[in-house]
Order: sequence, then structure tokens, then C-alpha cells
Amino acid sequence: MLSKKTKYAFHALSYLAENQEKGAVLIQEIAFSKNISHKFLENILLELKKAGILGSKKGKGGGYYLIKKPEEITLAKIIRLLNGPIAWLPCVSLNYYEKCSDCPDEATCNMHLIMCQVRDQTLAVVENKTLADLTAKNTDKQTFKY
Amino acid sequence: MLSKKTKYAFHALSYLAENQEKGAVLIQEIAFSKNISHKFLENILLELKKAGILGSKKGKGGGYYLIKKPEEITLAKIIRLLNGPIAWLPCVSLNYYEKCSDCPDEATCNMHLIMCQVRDQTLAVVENKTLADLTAKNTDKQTFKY
DNA sequence: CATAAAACCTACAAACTAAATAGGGTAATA
DNA sequence: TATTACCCTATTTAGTTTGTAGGTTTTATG
Repeated sequence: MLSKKTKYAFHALSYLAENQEKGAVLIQEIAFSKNISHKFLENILLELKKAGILGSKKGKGGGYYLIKKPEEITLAKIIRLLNGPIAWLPCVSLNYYEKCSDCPDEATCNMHLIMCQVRDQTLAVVENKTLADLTAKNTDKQTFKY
Repeated sequence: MLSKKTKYAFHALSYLAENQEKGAVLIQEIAFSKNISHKFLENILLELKKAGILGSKKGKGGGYYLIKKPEEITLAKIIRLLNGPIAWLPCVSLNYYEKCSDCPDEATCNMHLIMCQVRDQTLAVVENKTLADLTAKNTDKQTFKY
């Protein structure tokens, strides 16, 4: 299941995508609008900034804003950043790889093979869906990739 | 990520599948062979029994055994039982459905739609893979469904 | 320059979940 | 009838997620 943090990130990013013309938007405004704890959201936006997805401006009139087009921000990137690995096993993760302690040989491990398939099927969706797909008002605008 | 409980379940089931000719197998034997805490494994096997996957025999010479063919036990069933929902959002879960608190309307929610796709892609793998695929010694025996 | 407003940073507390342990109860069988 | 091993409940331990607190730095502006 996706964590609250991840869901909050999607909500916040959607808000920023839908209000790009405003320029910098206050944490406060997003938090109130999406019903998220101000301080908790602060941490999330900071992470998104460090990951190069958001920009920020300090001081009066400051706030956060997108520094990429919504079409360039994949769901996979957000999920990996805030939710952690997409794969079901560490030995199958592309971004958080770790050797499985209980598996002697990945090459011949049947579980490994199957979990690779699960990972690839999942990625086929989330690597090809972007923030733009989340904010599209009509299903017509959705880009079905498969 | 799959929980330890889930991985233990797969290990135990594999052991039982590979030792079907033995009849009832001691918890102790599985725990030792797969390096799992005896008591923890006891709980897991009990859950699998209640779910109709395992049978048991009490008293001397007792133990656990499969009551279905390995080909009839899907990975999806085991994962749902021990790991919980396969879906990434409660509003998209087939077996653990719950309305999302922050979503006003599933029918028009873009996230809902995308998460359905993720779920279906995942299920396409784990509903069609069984315990038999886990214990197959050669990759030749694997049944590739896509 | 002074001030207010806002992001930034560090640390911690509370709540929840997963993992493991303990100890006994109950049923079957040699 | 004693032994063996499943069955059940509760508790502890550890780890993660979620949320809170307070201070620091930057910047626009009067």
C-alpha cells in the first residue's frame, strides 16, 4: 500500500500543477487546501525539492513551484522517493537493490524470476504515467499505453 | 515489499511441496531446514491451514502436509493471506476494499484508474503463478504467460 | 536598516505495525 | 497412559510511519 506521505506528495504536486500560473505557492495554502498537516507537508516538499522536482523561494512572497513540466514527472519517481522500492523483493529492485539473505543464487531462483515479472509489469504502468495524467480533468485526455 | 511472514510461508510451502512423499512433516523439521523460528512458523502454518491450503495430523507421527496440488495454489492467494492487499490503494483492492477518505469520487479519480491498472498488471502475474512454479528445478518448466 | 514572512533544518514524540516469544491447552496415537 | 505435537492467547520487542516543536536563514519591503 502507498503510504500517507506518498499520497500527500501526489496531492501537493497536483495542486502545484493546477496552479502553475500562480508562481510560488505557500506550504500553508497547499496544506489547507488538501487537508495535510503543515509541518508534515513541509518535510515532503523539501524532499521533492532535493530530488529536483520542485523549486522554492524563501522570504516574503516565497513558496514552492514545479521546475519540470507535469508530463516529465513520472509516478514511478515520486513513489520511489517517498514510498521506497517498487519491487516486492530487495534482490529485484532496480533502485534499492540488496542481496536476499535467504537466497543462495539469484540466477536460478524461481521466486526471483517471478518477482522480476511483477516489477516489470508494475513499472510498465508507473514509468509511463505522469503528473499530467493525474491532473487531466477528462478521461479522454488520459494516455493509455497498453 | 513482501513481509518476512510471507517469505517464510513461501519457504515452508516449497519445502512441503518438495517433500510430499513424506506425508506429514514436523514444524520443527521445516523450521530447522529453512532457518525460521519454530513458534513464528507455527502461527504461519496455522493460518495456511485455516485458509484450506494445508492439512495437519496431531500426535506422534503428526505434522503438516499440502491438501492441494502445488499447481492449484496461486502466489496471489498466499500473498493476500499473509502480506495483505496486493493493490496500492484500498479503493482499488478486490479483496480488502475500503473507500479512500480523501477521494470524493472513484469514478472520475485519475489516480484510481491508474492504480487499477497497476493492480491488474500485478495480478496478471501472481494469479497465474503457483507453488509449482516456485519448486520447478529448471527454468524450462516455467510457464511463461506473457 | 528594521521587520515580518516564509522556507529550511534538527530533533524528538506518539502511534502503529511487524516480528518474535512465552506458556499453556487440547487432541491424537503408539 | 504417557508422549508427541498441534492449537490458541497474550505479551514483548523492534522498527517504521506519522506528526510535532522550536529555532535558523533568507528575502521582500517600508
